[in-house]
Amino acid sequence: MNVAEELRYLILAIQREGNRLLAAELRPLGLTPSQAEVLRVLRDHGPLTLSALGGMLVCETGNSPSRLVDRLVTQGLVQRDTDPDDRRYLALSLTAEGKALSKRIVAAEDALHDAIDQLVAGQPVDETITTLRAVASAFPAGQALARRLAAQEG
Amino acid sequence: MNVAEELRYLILAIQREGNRLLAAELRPLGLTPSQAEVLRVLRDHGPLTLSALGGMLVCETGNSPSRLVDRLVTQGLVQRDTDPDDRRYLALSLTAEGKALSKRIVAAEDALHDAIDQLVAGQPVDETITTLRAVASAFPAGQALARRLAAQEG
DNA sequence: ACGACATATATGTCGTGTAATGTATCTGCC
DNA sequence: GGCAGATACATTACACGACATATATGTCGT
Repeated sequence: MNVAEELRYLILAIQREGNRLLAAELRPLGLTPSQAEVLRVLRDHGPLTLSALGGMLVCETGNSPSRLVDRLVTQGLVQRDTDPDDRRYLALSLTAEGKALSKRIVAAEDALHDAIDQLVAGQPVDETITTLRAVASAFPAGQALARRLAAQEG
Repeated sequence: MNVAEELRYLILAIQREGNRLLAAELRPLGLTPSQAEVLRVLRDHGPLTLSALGGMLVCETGNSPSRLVDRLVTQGLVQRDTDPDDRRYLALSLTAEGKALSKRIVAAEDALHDAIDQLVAGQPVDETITTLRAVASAFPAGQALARRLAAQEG
């Protein structure tokens, strides 16, 4: 097995297991990891159109996350308004309940992040991030992440 | 955004995009990445029971991949026999057609691996693999990978 | 005003990924 | 032998994730 193949499977394995851990943390909140990501993005980056939201999500790359948002609207966590000036656009924002839940999401994510910190303790983390950034930057999903980081600084 | 969180999103982004690329390479073969992994494992590690197969898959962690195997049997790529000594066990193996397809799977994977090699060229790849191995080894999916590597050497 | 085109979102379909539950088969104990 | 429990696999239910297609709305040229 060559380097690229091992990298591919390592990343697959880590992504799966990390997602399972996060899903377990989020289950008491009635949320999936993807739903939590939507709430986090809406909380941090204000009202967004559906496509702008999609551009900031790492999950659900390329698609309009209509159905993802649907479930959050049904749960009363996201408010979906139509832009009166151009009725094609949506204005997605958190409801009060959504804002309250996003605090608990941060706590759940922190639990996962603590676990990750433990696992990478003593490893060459900086070099790892450098490599992964180089790979991710070649793709839309990586650019979505960069977009979020940039918006966070500004 | 702290280190653990960026790592999490980088890995999510890379996994998604890598899967999309591989899916595109495999589409002409009428296979998904998960199905291709099953065929590769069966080709390399002989006849397996369903749970032994599951123990070597990085995709579909934790479950018995009944459905996954079902489709491959329907497509005539995998043969599913019952162990006569203990009728609970399956004996899964490739058909002639499955063996033929697995050659083309290797070619599709090589295309992805070449792309990965290009992307990580000049990056600290060894350190990256070290870190990712440390993380993966803590989980069943990572151990599945280790199992495959070990079986390949022996 | 009308129609061709473009854009934003919605919907249909397929194949996972995960957890929970159900069924068939074997093993051990009496 | 017969029953309790264990083991291997199957099935179900829900939510994605990706792709293709459809619908609604707006824009522009005429």
